[in-house]
This record gives sequence, structure tokens and C-alpha cells, in this order.
Amino acid sequence: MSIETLLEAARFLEWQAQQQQRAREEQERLRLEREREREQEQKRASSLARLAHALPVEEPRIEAPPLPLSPPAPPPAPPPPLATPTPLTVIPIPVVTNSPQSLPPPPPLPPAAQPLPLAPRQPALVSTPGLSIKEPVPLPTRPQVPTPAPLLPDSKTTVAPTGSPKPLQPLPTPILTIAPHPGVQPQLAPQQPPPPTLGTLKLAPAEEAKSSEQKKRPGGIGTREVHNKLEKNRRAHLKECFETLKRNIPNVDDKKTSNLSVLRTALRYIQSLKRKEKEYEHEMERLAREKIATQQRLAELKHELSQWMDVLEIDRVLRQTGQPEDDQASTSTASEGEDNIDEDMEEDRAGPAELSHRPQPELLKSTLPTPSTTSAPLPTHPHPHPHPVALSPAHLPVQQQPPQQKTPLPAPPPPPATPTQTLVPAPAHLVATAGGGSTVIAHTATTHASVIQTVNHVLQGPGGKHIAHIAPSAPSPAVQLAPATPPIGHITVHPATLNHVAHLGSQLPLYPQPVAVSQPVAVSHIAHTLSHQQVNGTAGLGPPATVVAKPAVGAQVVHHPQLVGQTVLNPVTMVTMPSFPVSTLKLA
DNA sequence: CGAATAGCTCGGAACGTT
DNA sequence: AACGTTCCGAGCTATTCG
Repeated sequence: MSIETLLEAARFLEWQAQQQQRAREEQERLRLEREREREQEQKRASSLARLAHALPVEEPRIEAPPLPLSPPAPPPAPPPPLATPTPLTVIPIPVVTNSPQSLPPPPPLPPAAQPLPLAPRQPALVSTPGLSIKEPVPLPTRPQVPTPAPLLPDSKTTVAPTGSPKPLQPLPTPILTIAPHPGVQPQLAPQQPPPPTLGTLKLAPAEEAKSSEQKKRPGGIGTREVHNKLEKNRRAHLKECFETLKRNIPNVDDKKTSNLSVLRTALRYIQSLKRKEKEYEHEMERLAREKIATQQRLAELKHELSQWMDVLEIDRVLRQTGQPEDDQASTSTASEGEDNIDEDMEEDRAGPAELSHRPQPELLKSTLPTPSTTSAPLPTHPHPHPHPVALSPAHLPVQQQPPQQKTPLPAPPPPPATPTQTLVPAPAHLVATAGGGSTVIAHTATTHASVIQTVNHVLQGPGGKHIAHIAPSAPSPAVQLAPATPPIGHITVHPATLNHVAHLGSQLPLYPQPVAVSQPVAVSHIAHTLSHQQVNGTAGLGPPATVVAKPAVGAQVVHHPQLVGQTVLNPVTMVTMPSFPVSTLKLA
């Protein structure tokens, strides 16, 4: 499109140039004629004073005489242009295409003289506000006009008569003012009208007569001409402004709309734009509010997550401390505490602060086996654990098959293959392997205040053994749930939390313990995340953590067919969630 | 044919510059 | 203060449209 428009514009410019040349010729002829007339009038003029005033104006006249030679026949002069117009008419067509506005002129062409419309267009271009305004002034032939120095010479020479000045002005400007505005035409009309005098009989003659008379007057009537031109320029400028305004208003018929309608439509358009602006502002505000709310929510979630982390740490510490002495006891107690923990968690961790007994990192580290030693080995423990996996009978669900439980890791692998996806809800269950000879107690997620206390107490004591503990979960309701309902509910481990934990696990040696979750839905997600993120994360610590199904736990792990998801965050410990409901744990 | 619109001219006033 | 420019209103005319 742009190229086409440019081409059209170029054509238009060429056409304009040609027209300008023609117009100049015509103007010169007209000037000569006018000058002759003026000279005659001047001769007749009785008052010399007037002549004196007019001198500046007359000067052109003097110059004009030479020109007259060529235009001996002023009247004939117009005709030539007319003749030329025919070719011009052909050119105009593109012009019309370029500017819809220009189109109107063509119609007139056919009826009267084609040249007329064409001529006007050029002037129109000239009419460009800035240039046109100053130019006209000089043209008046009044010495007053100082500005248009370059133009003056031409104007003076030709301008002497009132009518003549106008034509001169347009010529220079037209190119500059590309204005397709028909509005310019008015200006041009006067200019070119002379050539086609036929069409613009009134203007040309009237102007000439007036100009001659006015100029003769000493009173400075000559200013009248200047004034008229200025006024004309002003109108042209005004018209351009309307055209511009019209172009900037969508859905406005270029030709049919009057200035008044343009103003009205513009007003409506502006109002609509203001309305839209307000709407967008409101939308912006709304989105900003939503953003803030979302950010707040995110902060809350992060806070909850951090609290969960604290709880997890506490549980882990408790396990570590509690198991050494009596695995079963610890587990049993822990199981009892599940409800409380879960409740706390569900309560949105309002209380977690209580539990936020952060285990002493150093202590934990000392107790925890190095990942390197434990990681890979877990599944295939070469040597029997000094502390075989302790599975509290209580924890073992009725469903559990003791033999399977103790089966070494290799056997159970099946589940591990897709441990994450196995969804059999399993209440807390646990198996832990002690790396480096330390025993690991897997414990279902259960923490209880009393347990914590006991654990804390133990912690201070000897600590060679690790307690694996599944963090928090098992809201009381879950415990009560019938077997049919996945007891998993008790495993409240938040997927996000697990993810987070898993992520931290890699960074924090404190969280080497694996977390196994068997919740149908959440587990899969968690397992998945763990299998990827966690494992990857742990890699940095040492031997990459391996996701191992419960069987993976090896001899330590009690193989239970119902055990579902198992993930080993840390080779050292693994936690598995038995399928049996937590309630069973309690009962036990 | 009359109304509507646009353009032109004229006269005057306001404003800015010199 | 003189001059130049711009703006405005009034009057007239031409063109277009219903």
C-alpha cells in the first residue's frame, strides 16, 4: 500500500510540477495583460501621489513591460491553457486516485473546462498554512511584505495587478503542501481562473478591477488585496484543519460531511475515546488489585510451606532421637501423634510455631550417615544392618505380610518401578535403613507433643541411629476413615511441601531422609516430583538419591504389597506408606 | 426552488513585533 | 506608535441536494 501511495504521490508531484509550469506560463501571460491594463489605468490616473504610493507596486509593472511582449494577446493567453488542459486531464486522474478529496474536481472538469479544476488543486497545495500565509503577503506587491525575498522578485514582476500575485504564490508552495485538500482550490481558483477566465469570470474581472482601483487609491487600499489574500490563506488553512480533523476521525465520509458535522463527530469521537480511557484505567486498577491479592496469597502459601518445613524437621529430629532406644515405642507414639500434627497442618499451620523446634543441624548431620555411603547401597546392603529395620508390629497393618516386609529390596522392586503411580492408599508406614550401620527407623508420619518431648529428651542422649519419619499428616478424620477410603488422607504431606522439601533436600543435608507418600493423587505427583527434582537435587550431596520402591529398602524394608508410593530421598533412609489405614496404627 | 453549505470579500478589532 | 498578522462578523455568491 505504502509503495503504491508513494508512487501515486510521485506521480502527483510530477503532475503538479507540470501544472505549475503551465500555470506559471499562464500567470505570466495574465500578468502581462493586467500590467498593460494597469498601465493604461495609471496613465489615466489623475493623481501622481497615488502613483507614488503605488510605485513599489508599479515597479513590477515596469518589469512587466518586457513580458508583455510575449503575451501580446492577453485574452488569447487563457485559451492556450485550455487547450493544454486536455493532456492535463489525463494526469489528473491519478491525482484523484491519490486523494479522494481531489476527486471532486474531476467531475467539474467535464462540464466546463478541465483546466479549471486542475489549476485550483495546485493553489490548494500552495495554501499550506505556514508557507502560504507569508507568501501571499509578498505577492500583494506591497513593499510592506519583507519576508518573501526570493518570491518577491517574481511576485513583483508579475504581481503588479492584484490578481497576478496569487498565481505566483501557489507555484512555489504547491509541492510543499502536498495537500490534496480541495480547500486549497479556492486559492488556486483565483490564480488559475484567469487562464480559464471563462469559468471564473467573476473572480478574475472583479479582482482585477478592484485591485486596479484600490491600488490607485493612496489610502493604502492596496492593503485590501493583501488582506484578502491573507484571509484567503486563513480560510484555506482553516479548511485544511477541518480536513485533517476529518481524516483523523474514523467512519467519517470525506465528502458528505460538512464542517459542522465534522466538529460534531469529532466531539463524539473524543468523548468516546475518553470513555475508553476511563474503562482501561479501571481495568488496570482491577488487574493491579488482583495482582496484589495473588501476591499476598503466594506469600501466605510460602509461609505455610516454611511452617511445614519446620514441622518436618521437628518430626525428623524426633524420630532420630526416639528410635534408637525403642523403635516400636517411638513409632507407636509417633503414630498417635499423627492426628495432632495433621490437625495442626490442616489448621493452616497456625500452631506450627510450637513445633518449630528446629533440630540442631550439627547434631543431625553427625547422626545422619553420609549420603555417599548410604545412597546406592540402600537397595543392596552388603552387610546386615547392625540395627535391622525395625518395623513396629503396631505399624504393620493386618494386611501386611511379614515375610514380604522383610524380603530384601531386590524382591520388591516391582512396586518401585512405578512407585509413584501406585496409588494404594497406605497409612503411615515406614522403613528406614541406616546408612553406615546406623539404624533407621521409618515411621509413619506422626508426631505428637508428647512424642516430641520424649524425642527431644532422647536427642540429647546418644544418637547413632536415624529416625526416619514421615512428616506430618493423617488428620484425625483420616484415621477414622474406613479402609475403603484411602487412609492416605492421613498423609497430609502437601505436594508443594514435598516438592519444596525435596528441593531443599538437595541443598540441606538436614533433609536426607526420604519421604514416601502413598496418597493416590498427591503421591503420584509427589513421587514424580521427587523422582526428578529430589533425585537431581540430592545428586549434589553425593551419590544420587535413588528412588526406590519399598522393596528397595532392602532387607530393612518390610515388603508390603500394599505399600504404594515409595521414594528414597536419601539413600540412607526411606519412608514408605503402608496401605493400611492409620486407624490400625492407633489400634496397634 | 429553497435550504444548506462553502467560499470570497470587506471592514474592523485584537494582538504581537519593531 | 506604526506596522503586520490574525481573527471575527457580515454580506454576497456559487454549488449541491432534497
